[in-house]
Amino acid sequence: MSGKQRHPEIAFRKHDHRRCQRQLLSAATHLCAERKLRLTLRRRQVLEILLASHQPMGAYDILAELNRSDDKERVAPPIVYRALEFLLGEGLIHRIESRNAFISCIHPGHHRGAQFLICRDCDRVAELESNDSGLLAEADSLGFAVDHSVVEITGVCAECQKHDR
Amino acid sequence: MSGKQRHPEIAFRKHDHRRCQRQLLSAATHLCAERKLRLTLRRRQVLEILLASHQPMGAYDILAELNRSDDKERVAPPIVYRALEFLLGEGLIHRIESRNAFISCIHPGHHRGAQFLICRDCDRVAELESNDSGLLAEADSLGFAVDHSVVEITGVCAECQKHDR
DNA sequence: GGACATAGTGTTATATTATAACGTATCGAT
DNA sequence: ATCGATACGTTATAATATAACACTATGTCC
Ligand SMILES: [Zn+2]
Ligand SMILES: [Zn+2]
Ligand SMILES: [Zn+2]
Ligand SMILES: [Zn+2]
Repeated sequence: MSGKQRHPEIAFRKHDHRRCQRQLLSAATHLCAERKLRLTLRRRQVLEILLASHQPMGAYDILAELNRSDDKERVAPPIVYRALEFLLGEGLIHRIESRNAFISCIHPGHHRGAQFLICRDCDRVAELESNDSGLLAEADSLGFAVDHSVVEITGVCAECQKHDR
Repeated sequence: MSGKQRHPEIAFRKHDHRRCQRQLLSAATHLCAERKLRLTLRRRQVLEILLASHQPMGAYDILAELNRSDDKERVAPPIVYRALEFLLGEGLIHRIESRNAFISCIHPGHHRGAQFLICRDCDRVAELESNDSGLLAEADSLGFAVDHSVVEITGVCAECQKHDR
């Protein structure tokens, strides 16, 4: 894994995405090797489709992409959902609940506590890593044992604010 | 609206829910009157179904409840979704994105910034009112104009922790 | 009161998202 | 090679949500 720090707003900025993509796929490969998990053809294909952009994609968009190739091979929904389940479980992708969509994680393996800023104009999504400590403390004070947290902030990104009226 | 302060963990505690229900329906009625909005039959029915408990319900659960009565009247999905849309818009209910479900708001009219603790054992949901200030500040520092925030924490509530193994 | 505009409802059909169930293939270990 | 476990392929269907359009109630102007 390279030492390059990935800034949260990466999805909102121009960057060398080819490189970004390569790094993330390589990180996923190493992570699976370390954990003795199989990054099989379908899992890798789905991950690569998501890594092609920082956009969230619906399961059926991914399916369409898988089936786009001229080859005769046609794949059905369960294939995609199973691959997504695996990738989610290993922290390689995230699910955007408010969009029924999936997005590649920019900090693969960091399971906990991602937060998302979702632009409703351009649909880009920034993945943050704040620590929510206030909220988690409140949950704790109610004796609530936290498993998983979903934080999705919808709004308009800086760039879209310039363009819009 | 009565002066009684509604504690966030209300859904996790025994309380006089009959009273709770009456207060919330009355608050909704007044709020609609003030805003010159019509709390029509369907809207009120859907709200009442949600107010019957502090549980989140799926749109089709609500539909089934509407159609449960012995009467011949059968209602179709769009009726429910339209009522839900209205109630969401006025801040009388919330949508739990991670469950595709809807729940009555315990602070009707307070549009902004609800957070939810969702017990995966008993499915009860506590509505908090933390202020997320850290996260919102971070969004702001990225020039992101926040519209709406979804915060849903899944875990196990205090009571279910006792019962579970 | 009647004519009109608007908002809400009823109904049918269909789109979109997700999973159940079950048989087959592949992998890794003995 | 055999075996158990994991992943894949396939069919069917469940669960969630919306499009489209006709009809009805409500309020407003005259
Ligand atoms: Zn990139
Ligand atoms: Zn944008
Ligand atoms: Zn109550
Ligand atoms: Zn519980």
